[in-house]
Order: sequence, then structure tokens, then C-alpha cells
Amino acid sequence: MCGALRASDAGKKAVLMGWVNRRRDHGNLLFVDLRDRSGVTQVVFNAERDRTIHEKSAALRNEYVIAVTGTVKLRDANTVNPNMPTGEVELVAEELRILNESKLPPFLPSDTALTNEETRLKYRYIDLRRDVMQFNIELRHKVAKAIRDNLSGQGFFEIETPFMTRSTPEGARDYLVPSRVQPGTFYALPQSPQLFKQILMISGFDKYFQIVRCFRDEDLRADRQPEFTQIDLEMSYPQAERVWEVVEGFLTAAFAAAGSAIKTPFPRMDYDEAIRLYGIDKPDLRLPAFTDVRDCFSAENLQELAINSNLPVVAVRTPRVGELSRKERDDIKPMFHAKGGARVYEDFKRIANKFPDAAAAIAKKTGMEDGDLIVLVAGGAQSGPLAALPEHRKVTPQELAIYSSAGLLRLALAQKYAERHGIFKKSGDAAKDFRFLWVTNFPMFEWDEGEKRWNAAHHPFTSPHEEDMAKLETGVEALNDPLSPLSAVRALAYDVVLNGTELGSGSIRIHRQDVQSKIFRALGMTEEEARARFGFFLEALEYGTPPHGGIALGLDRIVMILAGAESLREVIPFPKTARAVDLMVDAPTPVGEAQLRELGIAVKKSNAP
RNA sequence: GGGGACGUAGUUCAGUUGGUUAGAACGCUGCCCUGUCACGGCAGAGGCCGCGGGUUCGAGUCCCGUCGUCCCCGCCA
Repeated sequence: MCGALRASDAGKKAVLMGWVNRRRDHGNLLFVDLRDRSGVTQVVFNAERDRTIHEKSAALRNEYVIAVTGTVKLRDANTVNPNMPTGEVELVAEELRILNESKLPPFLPSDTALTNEETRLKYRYIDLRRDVMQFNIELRHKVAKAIRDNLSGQGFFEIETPFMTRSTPEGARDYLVPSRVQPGTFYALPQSPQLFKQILMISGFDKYFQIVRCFRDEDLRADRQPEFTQIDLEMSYPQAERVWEVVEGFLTAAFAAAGSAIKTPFPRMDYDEAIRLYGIDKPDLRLPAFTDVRDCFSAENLQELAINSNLPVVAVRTPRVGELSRKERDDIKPMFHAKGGARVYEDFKRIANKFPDAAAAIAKKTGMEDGDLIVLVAGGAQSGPLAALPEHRKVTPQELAIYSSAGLLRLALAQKYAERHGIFKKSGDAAKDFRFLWVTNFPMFEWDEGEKRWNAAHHPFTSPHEEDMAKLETGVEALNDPLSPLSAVRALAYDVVLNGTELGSGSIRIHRQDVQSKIFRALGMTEEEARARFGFFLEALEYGTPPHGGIALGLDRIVMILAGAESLREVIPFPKTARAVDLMVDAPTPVGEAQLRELGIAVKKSNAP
């Protein structure tokens, strides 16, 4: 292999095959860097030593595929290249075969400047030759293998589930596959193997896992692709803590495979606490949490600032941004997307001028240091008096509006000034670079303001807390009430979060048919609707279902973070663009009339006025 | 569905207030070069300024539309 030769190989005969990475022509002396996935070795064609082969080498161009036979030679001390692993040796060419020529590529794998992504994706086969991509794909392989080995070692069976399955609308949109044998009917590609893995528990395979492709027809993001890979697992009889142990086990193995020693167990945090401290259910622990500074102001202060004194006043601290220019301060306001009645007070200096006592108290309470930026988010006075809220509701909708708009601003500011505070830079210390967290006790239901009903926050097979069953009973009687006791039902659901990215989501499932029915009812589904959608599953539940639970983690996201990449596309060999297009194969495409006819499908012309 | 950024040579980019023949670097082609490793030197080729329309004596530059890529919000049970 091109990356394998070392000083100890000197004098040996060797055959190297690979691509011409670079060519340096010195007249009668020609150097070629020969590349394969293992690395690069310098090959020397010397006219003095062998005129014929030197003449032949003149035809070599970038990305030609060649085979070179020669002798491994120790380089002279002054020609050693300490920057490459094979830099102590070179291959003196004795025989050259050009295995294939290459057209002039649109960009070279050896280019230092990165080509625009559109071109990279169109010529993905060339892009993948770049050493970074080779590294990422190899990393992906190692991580997946470590996880497989670890879960097998923990007694899990890898079991496949169907890709062509049943559409169960609700949640993400399905990708549909038309049936030719039964025209007018469709399979759906799985959004996750959720029901199949639960049925595997009912079937007695008490520890299941699968590294499996999932499909969701939703809009894309840097960390969301329409097809993505999950590490899906399920086990019988576990407490949530047991599932977390399993996950911490395989993540430790995966990160070890990537050269990082992470510490377990991961810290845990209630959903409500996450919202209060970070304004988001997937906090990035590398950045400082919020501080509630309402009590730093006097009642008169708050009135003067037109701040609602019943709601929290959140201080967002961004460390070490230094002195901000006037323009930079002005730029903060547009970064703030107010939810509800939330307002931003971005000019801390002005507050300090007007209310020196309050500012001093805030600086002290937030631990503000020189160069730190403090921005306040609070409820406007006009956001009105507090509605009479049921006391079981821990974070009220008005509070949530403040917390979550502050949470978004906190991340946007951290992103914008990443260069200055340097918190996102890898330090090499795994404990600092990888901040894992379990977020637990999610609410079971979320109020859908548009539809005026309750949705499952996780999925409808998630078990509620045993203690909250009573609230479920009474809540079912108040289905269309946003203040229904349903709001206080906690789910036995948990997310694993890394550096502000949701890696995975899981829960203890419902194993009793009567509880499952109640949940469907709470979601506004009639018995008939539930039967029509999930009948097969409800029936299966009635045949001796063991308690069970599990989780699914995004493999792509794990590898992305390990690779230090900004986008999933950097760790997926053949990804899609933001409009879900594969630029290399040019998919999706229209299909022929004949093919459609056979499927009993007619395409409606959509460019009607 | 909404907001924002971008689109100039094969590639990465520059292009001033709207003004002569649209530039640079890398890559490419040819010639020279025996110790380079992001080799060097000389010469050369290479442009539908994304596409369509408009304003103007004159548009890469201003306006409108459109297509494409990226980022964010909504969405992602």
C-alpha cells in the first residue's frame, strides 16, 4: 500500500498501485506522489538510471492510475520529508504500467482550497478521494464496527426489519413506494423500525439492535438528511437507567475507536431544568447556562424597563467576546427572534448606566468577567398578567417563550463569536470536547396551537410515569383544553445529547393494551382510528408483552461530531442537497408513462394557475 | 411555507461611483531544469460574468423575475 513503506523496508522490492497525486518534473528526474487510501509514497523516475522508464513516465498526469515496480530506497538525509509518514523512503521505479488514464478532473483531490459543494457532490467519486473524506468514511466504518461489536458483546442480536412496510401517518411524512401487484396501494419506507422492534420484544428476542437506514420526507438541515442511519435498539424488562448503561457502553467503545476516552455515566437533567437553564431540550453544556437575574432589579427598575415582573429575566452570558463595536451591538437585535412577548435588552452598558446597582448584582450573579457579553431577555410588560395556571405545570407557556427565545439567541451569539471565545475548538481533552447529557422526564404531550389538540411529544408508544397515570385519567376528559392535566403527564422518555446536538431519543414503552388505548384517546384518536392504523400492533400487545424499552441514536451525527464536521454530508458518502436531490445520479427524476401505467398512477400536472 | 447569504476561467477568488480589451492564483498545454515534495523558470490556451427580461448612450456592477447551492425558522410523532 502507498502509505505503508517505512525506513525498515529499505532495499526491498515493492509494487505500488494507485493514483498520481502530484507530479514534479525536473527534466531528467521526475517525482510522482502515488496515492491510495492508505496514504502517499514518492516514486522517482530517473533518466540516468533507466532512460526508457523515464521517457514513459513523461506521459503521467494527475489522477492516472498506475502500477510501479521498484526498489525501496532510503532517502538521503537532506531529502527526507518529515511531513509525511513515508517521508524517509521513496520507490525507485524500475517498471511502470499505466492502468488507466484520467480526463482532466474538475478539481484535484490534492487541492488545498475546497471546491464548492455543488461540484463536489456532482463529482462525488473524486471528492471522496480527498484525504479528509477518506478519513471520515474510515472513521464511520470504525465507529459502526465498534458499536456492533460492543452490542453483540452485551448480548444483543442484530436483526433486520423490513424497508417496505406500512404507512402510519402522524409524525414525519413517509416516503411511499407504490405496489404494482396491488395497484393503488403503497408501502412506506420506515421512519424508524419502532413497531417492529417492539414486536421483536413480544417475540422473545429480548435484546435487539440494528444499524439501520431510516427515511423521513421532511425539510433538510445541516444535521438532517432524508435518509439517515440509526443505531436502533430495544430490550425487555429494563429500567431507563439500564438502557442508558447500554448506550454509554457502546458510545465509550465508539469514541475509543476514534481515539477519545469519554467518561461515564453521563450527567442527567430534567426537561424542565434544561428549559430553565438553557432554553432548549438539547443544551450545549460547553457554554454557560442562563442566570435568572430578576431579583437583581428593584420593582421600580422593572417597571421603568417595562419588564413583566412575574416572568423570569434571563441573563445570557457569552464569554470572551471582547469589546463590541457599535455595529456589533446593533447586530444583536436582529439575531433575536422573539417568541410570545419576549424582549431583548442587548445593551448592557446602557443598563449599567441607568441602573448601576442592578448591573453590579447581575455581573456578580452571572460570574461575568472582563470581555464577557451579557444580554438580557425578559417578558414585556404588555405580555399581560399571568393567566391562572394550574400549579402542576412546571414551565408555563409564557416562561417557555422567554427561555426558548433566549436559548436561540445564546446559541446564535456563541456561533457568531466562536473565533473569539474558542469554546468550540477541540482541546484534545475528551472530557471538555465531548459534553454528553441525558435529558429526562420529557412531557408526554405537547399542545398544538394550530390544531387545538394534544400531540405525543415523543411517540404514542411511550409509557407515562406511573405516578402520572391519574392525571392521564382526568386529562382524557379535557382533550381540547391547553391547560388540561395532560400537560403535566411526564413520559418515561430520554434523549442523549452531545454538545447541543440530539444524538438519540428513547423511552420505556407501553406494554399494556389498556394504557395504550388511553394514550390514543388522549391524542384524540377514536378506538376505530387506532385499530385502523395500529391494529396489528394493538393485537400483538394482548399476547403476553413483556415490559420493554429502547432508544435510537443517529450514527451520522456521532461520526459528524467525531470528525469535527459542520454537516452530515461530510460523513455520508452519497448525501442529498437541501432540496433532497442527489446531484451525482440526478435523482429524483420523472418516470415513463409505461412505468406509471403499470403502477396505476397518473401524475397531475402541478403548474396549473 | 417564511427569512438570509451566495452564483465571474476547470477550481478558489478579485473586479472601485455603471465607462476602453473582465484580472490574479492554482490547475491545464508546450519548452527548459537531477533532489523536489504546495518544486522552480519561460511561453501559451482558457469567460453565455447562472439564465431571462428591464433601466441606461453604456450593465459583471442597478432593478424585476427565474434556476441552483448553502444556512436558519416552521416542520422533523
